[in-house]
Amino acid sequence: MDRVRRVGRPRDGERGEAILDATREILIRDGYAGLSMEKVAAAAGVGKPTLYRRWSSRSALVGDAVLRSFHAAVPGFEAGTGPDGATGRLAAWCGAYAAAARNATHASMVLALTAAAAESPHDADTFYRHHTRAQHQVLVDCLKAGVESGEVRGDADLEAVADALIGSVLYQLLTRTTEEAPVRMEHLVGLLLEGLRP
Amino acid sequence: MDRVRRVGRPRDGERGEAILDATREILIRDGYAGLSMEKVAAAAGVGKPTLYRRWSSRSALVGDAVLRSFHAAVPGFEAGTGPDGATGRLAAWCGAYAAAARNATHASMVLALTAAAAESPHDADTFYRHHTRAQHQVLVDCLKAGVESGEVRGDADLEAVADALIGSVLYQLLTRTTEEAPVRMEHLVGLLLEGLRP
Amino acid sequence: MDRVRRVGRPRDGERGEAILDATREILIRDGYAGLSMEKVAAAAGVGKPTLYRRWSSRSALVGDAVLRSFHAAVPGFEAGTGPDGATGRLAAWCGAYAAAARNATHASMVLALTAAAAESPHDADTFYRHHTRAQHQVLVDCLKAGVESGEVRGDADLEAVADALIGSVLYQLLTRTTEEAPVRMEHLVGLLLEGLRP
Amino acid sequence: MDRVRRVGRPRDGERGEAILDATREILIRDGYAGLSMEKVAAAAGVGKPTLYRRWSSRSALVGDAVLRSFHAAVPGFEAGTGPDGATGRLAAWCGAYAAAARNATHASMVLALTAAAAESPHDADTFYRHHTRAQHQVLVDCLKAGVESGEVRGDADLEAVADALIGSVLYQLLTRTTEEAPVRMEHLVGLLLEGLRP
DNA sequence: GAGTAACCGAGACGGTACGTCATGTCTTAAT
DNA sequence: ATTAAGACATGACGTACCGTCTCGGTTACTC
Repeated sequence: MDRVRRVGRPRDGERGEAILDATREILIRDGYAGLSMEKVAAAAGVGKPTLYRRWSSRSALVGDAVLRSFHAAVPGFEAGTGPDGATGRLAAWCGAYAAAARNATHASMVLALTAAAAESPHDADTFYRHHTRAQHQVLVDCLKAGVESGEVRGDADLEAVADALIGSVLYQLLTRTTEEAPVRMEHLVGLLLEGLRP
Repeated sequence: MDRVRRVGRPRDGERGEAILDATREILIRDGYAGLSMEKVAAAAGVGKPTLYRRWSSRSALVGDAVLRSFHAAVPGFEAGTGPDGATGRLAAWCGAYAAAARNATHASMVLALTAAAAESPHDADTFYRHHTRAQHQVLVDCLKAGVESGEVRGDADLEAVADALIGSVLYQLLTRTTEEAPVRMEHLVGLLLEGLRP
Repeated sequence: MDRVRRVGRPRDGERGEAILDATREILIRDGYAGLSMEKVAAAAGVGKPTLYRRWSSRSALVGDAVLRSFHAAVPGFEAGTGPDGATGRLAAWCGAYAAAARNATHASMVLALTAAAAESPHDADTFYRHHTRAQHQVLVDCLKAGVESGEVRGDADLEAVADALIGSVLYQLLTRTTEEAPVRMEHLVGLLLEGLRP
Repeated sequence: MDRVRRVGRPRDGERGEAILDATREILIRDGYAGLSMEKVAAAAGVGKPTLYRRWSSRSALVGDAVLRSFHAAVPGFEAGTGPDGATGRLAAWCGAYAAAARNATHASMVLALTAAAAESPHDADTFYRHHTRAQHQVLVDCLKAGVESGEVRGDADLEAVADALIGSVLYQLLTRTTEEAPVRMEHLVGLLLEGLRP
């Protein structure tokens, strides 16, 4: 049996939720630069050691808080859901993503995640392997389905397309207020699918 | 004359260079998170007030240091230089950009700039208006030349293409060590130009 | 049976000894300032609640640990043991005390007890009533015997003499490394007995 | 010239006074155990680094605060002041000292100094060499004058007498509330001078 | 030349936050 | 009921930087 002998008082799961909620709240209000472990602890009604017992650093905490809320908000397309066809599915995904980026709350989250990743390459790698890669994969899977249905040609670098789509949203978010982002993303998807036609 | 009446000792231009050099050095060694105004002052042999007299914040200093070195390194294509044709020029630009991203020094710089932008949306806006936009414009101009030469169709959203190209490099840099970035960028340019064909 | 009905697991007497031993060991190694309940619990292989169930505070634990070892080490003169005469007995006691103070282990103990007493006047009072007073009394009893044997005059304040002898050792211990303490104590005893002569 | 070239902003002398005053105030109110660097900084309206810039530890700060106020309060007998004769001078000194010990404020100070010394033997040594030794010397000088005037015999260990007098007060202070201390000290001085008679 | 005003380095200042440690209490599973 | 383990809120630790300020001193314009 691989059951671990658990001694001592077990961790209180509610603390974790309270901490993540407080983290998101502060991120929205003050941004990544304005978030300190001290503020999070105070807002969550929790001691600092409880924070450090569960997350090793500010960037790890922020990454976890942001990516968990993303997982809940953008679960990806289950097979058989969403529009049919690679074109439609990609456009839907990008539209949703771009719309989310226009939402101030989500934009704060993405900026915070970007700051955390840019500040700590080590944590960035963890984020990517555990979380971001899954989003990336949703796009690649859409495109693979497009290859099978004959919408997309088979010799294309689908990874490169996914990078371009995600990177485009990220870049717009970092540099400009992105009112026209959804329209622009639609254009981009159109262009890329044109180029991908068999 | 509208010249401003300047009294007192003028600023020493060499201090500025020493400070920017020290900033870049620390950025490469310790990253954005490991850069403090104190360290910069000590490394540049300069007092803290001299720093604050010239740059209002850490992110402003870092942005200035990074973008000045970019201006020196990637001056953009002057008319009549570089390869002919939109295809060739874009591919050359992206190849150079992707290669730069593989260089550890340049990668540090881009990460630092990204961290500064993500941390301080206000400074991010300044960076974009004063500096980044120029890079963006180089790509758009390439594409416009392509429109005139008939390589690119006239109704395309060229801004969206530029965003996708720059964003793709940025995203790869933030999430993964990017050995295959140049190849991937070449594919991406190919795809987009295919989609942009009149 | 009239045995008291004790429910639940009874206390393990060996724990107490292990805790007191660990306390003394840490006191010798790290001093009073370096002793924490956490360290004691870890060194004794005991949980913190076990400590607090038995001693109410750090100073109470330290006082108990130190004074128990003193009781074992300096049991006082039983009637009919030790040298004869007030002079000899006092000199013997003071010599032993001063010699103990030169021993690094005992010195650590006295310093720890002093720190505990100075830090917590309340515990200090407990120490005195339960323990220290007994040592004091040994000296007073010596002197009283001296009064009866005619070595010491009857109208003297014997308490004051005991205070002076004990305080002298304590003061030397607190302020200086006390190589010459035994010789000095001998002189002091001589002087006081001279002054106490009927 | 041994004048030091002082660069940078000089220290503000008033801060030091404010810190020492706050230290004494907290010592009186909360005792040594209840004094934290954080409280002192807050009470003095000063940042913590300012504390650590000037005193290396809590015990160093407390020792300095207590001993400075002692220097101000008990300057010792200048030649030609105070009562005449070793007997009178010693009795006067001891009476003043014992009376001070009955004062709650002074008692707090002595207890704090004792706790600091017992906790940190290293600082204790500094205290003794810089400050306490001077008090000790006052007594020894009284006795030396007594030798010259013929009140005290020449072969006595005067250091031992001073230790006994100071130690006696200290011990009473640590172990008991000392209402009868002045009377007791008078007796003790009497006894010792009797023993010291040529 | 003599002012004088802005510059310069050094570094003290009041703060904020860091990440760690210890406090004393509480919870859980095991004895 | 007591135990060891260990999570918990609290709060202090000593350090690093923040951005501002105050020094003594320098430098280059203006009068």
